[in-house]
Amino acid sequence: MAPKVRSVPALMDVARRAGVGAATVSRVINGGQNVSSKTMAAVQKAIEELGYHPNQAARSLKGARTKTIGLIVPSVADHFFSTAAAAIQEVARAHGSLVLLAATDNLPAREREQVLTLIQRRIDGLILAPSDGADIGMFKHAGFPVVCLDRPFPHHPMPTALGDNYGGAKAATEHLVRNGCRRILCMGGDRKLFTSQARVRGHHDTVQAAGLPVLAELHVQDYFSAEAALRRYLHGKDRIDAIFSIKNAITVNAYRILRQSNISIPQSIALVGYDDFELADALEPPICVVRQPVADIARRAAEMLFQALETGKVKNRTVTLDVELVHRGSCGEGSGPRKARPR
Amino acid sequence: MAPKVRSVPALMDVARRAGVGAATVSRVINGGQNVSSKTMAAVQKAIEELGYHPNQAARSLKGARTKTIGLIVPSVADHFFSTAAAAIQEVARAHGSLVLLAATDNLPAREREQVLTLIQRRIDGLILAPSDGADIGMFKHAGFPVVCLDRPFPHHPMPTALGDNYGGAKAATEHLVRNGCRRILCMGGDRKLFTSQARVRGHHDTVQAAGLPVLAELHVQDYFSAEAALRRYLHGKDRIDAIFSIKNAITVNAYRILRQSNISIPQSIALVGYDDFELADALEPPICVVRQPVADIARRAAEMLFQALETGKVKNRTVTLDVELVHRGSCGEGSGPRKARPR
DNA sequence: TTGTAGGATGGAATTGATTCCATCTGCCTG
DNA sequence: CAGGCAGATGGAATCAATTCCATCCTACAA
Repeated sequence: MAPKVRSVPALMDVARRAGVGAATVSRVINGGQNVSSKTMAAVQKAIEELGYHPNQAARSLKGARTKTIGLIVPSVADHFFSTAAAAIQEVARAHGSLVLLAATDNLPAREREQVLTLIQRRIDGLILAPSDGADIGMFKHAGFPVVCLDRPFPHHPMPTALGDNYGGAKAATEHLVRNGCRRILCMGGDRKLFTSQARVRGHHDTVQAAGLPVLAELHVQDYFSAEAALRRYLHGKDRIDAIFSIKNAITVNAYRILRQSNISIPQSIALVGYDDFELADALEPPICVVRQPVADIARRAAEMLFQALETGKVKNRTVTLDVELVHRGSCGEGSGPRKARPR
Repeated sequence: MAPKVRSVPALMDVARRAGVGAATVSRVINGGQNVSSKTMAAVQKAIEELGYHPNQAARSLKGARTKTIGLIVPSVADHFFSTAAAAIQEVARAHGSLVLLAATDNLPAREREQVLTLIQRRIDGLILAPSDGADIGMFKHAGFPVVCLDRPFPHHPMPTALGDNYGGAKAATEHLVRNGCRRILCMGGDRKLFTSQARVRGHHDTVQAAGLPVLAELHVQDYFSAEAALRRYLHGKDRIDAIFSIKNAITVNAYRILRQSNISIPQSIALVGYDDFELADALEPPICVVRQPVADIARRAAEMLFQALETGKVKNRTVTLDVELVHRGSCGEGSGPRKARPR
């Protein structure tokens, strides 16, 4: 009979080759306490020769930890979440852990499916950007801590790290008001999203506090729907003098539409967006935005998770990080208080 | 003695509660062949009541598959790789697998470290964007197939999916030449990167074939070094009439510098970049770029991997996907063949 | 009525590492 | 020189699943 092809060597193979017991090999792998230097060398030689790598599956079967955390986000390609993923991956690496990546497309069903898959993987912990329909029930037998990223978990306290959406929207709106804008249109995307809601609230409250008219926010998805919807605000009696866009893709589209319609920024309409983007400062004019410390937010989330893992205690703390209003000129800065412009 | 707190129920717990053997529970979990519907129902009830989820670690200890693939990229936050990661994650999900994410920052040492970690995880396969110093030795006892993404593995045949870098650079340069450019500066980043080299070659060959002077390519890292280095090419006897930027970040910086120096695009200097970016069409003027089908490239890589997993055969095939030159006007299109401009 | 095919089921080995516990060997101390 | 102590080591149980194999039972055909 042909000798069995052992594709991957196991600990026992190392033990036999080195002429020692399994326990000794295990000791060598794990730092080598109470192992003579001679044995140590022999075992390491055998490990080298066989090309042995301990099987993590077997390890985590016995030990408690899998050294793996999960990361569930709506979209991996999204700039916010890929930046966050990079930061989280880095923190995980520093803690000797790996990251299992999963995407939901904001679908609660997909989210649930991914959570259940990760439960089977016995991950040590999870970082989750919950969908608005997230259901606490899926964690009933999870057995690991969860930290929320960018959004709180709906209807349930949970450790969370996010940016100050309300404050950011407030700052952006105040900036517009300070520069003389009186009729500000808030353009949003999905109104079910927590971040959208918080930003809209911050905007509304500020407009109201300034005694300005509160315009219903405009919800659009793509360029074309935005263009169609925005048209009536560009001229005539409904004409606005500023746009506060609560989301990146919309800011960019608003900019395109204004340019296309030959409406000058900020002279005719001021524009401020939420979330910074690569070329915001290279546009004509450069666009003011609320910048979120994305990597910091993600790092905080990851640190909260690993802290929970190390202490065994979960603190339902919400860490809200300050955002920064970046002045670039698209709101009429530097030209003194804005005067009412002729229509 | 207090009853032991069983944090997570195991298969045996389900078996006991349902009053059946372990093997039966296993059968139920795995599709339920040869299980009476009565037993089936009882087991499922027990599973439900206990909130049981099979332990993937134990599963993959016995079975061959971990249902996990690795993805190692230089940077997770990078637009190219996060888009690729999203596509790969999606293909993996369709195959019932999860993705373990790791980053190298283009450091061979880090790359090696991540590979070894993934070997311990007994991943089924790996998708890797190898660093230029990648060492085939680290896979000696890996025991899983590897597919390269975006770059071939240095000095070793390996299944690979990437864009046609040479062809893309050729198309971009030909476009410039067609539009009358005669002195084209190629701006690059890291000259060790395979993609950079291929693009530079494509550019050089095309310039030479057109009988134009071959300018030494300019290697820069950030905005300031680019500005300093570029200055001498903007005026005087070294003056160029076109820039071919082989990398996104550099394209953007070149655009900024030209604008800042009041050099009109494309009248004074034409500009074409490699890799499309979100606002390329919103700049003044919109910028021509070579667009890579990023998601397709990644999908192909993932599909090659899963095919290897299913058939057990690894084909060392290199899949080169066509890239697309996007005309936007930054190269003087539509104004007919370019004439020599007065200096 | 009986033989048997085949579905249903459980027992027990297996997988790879960890870890408790027992044993053994030197060497130091009284 | 004896008692011990500490370090070194191996045996075997354990973790949670899968799976081979044996057994049992029932229904159907001869």
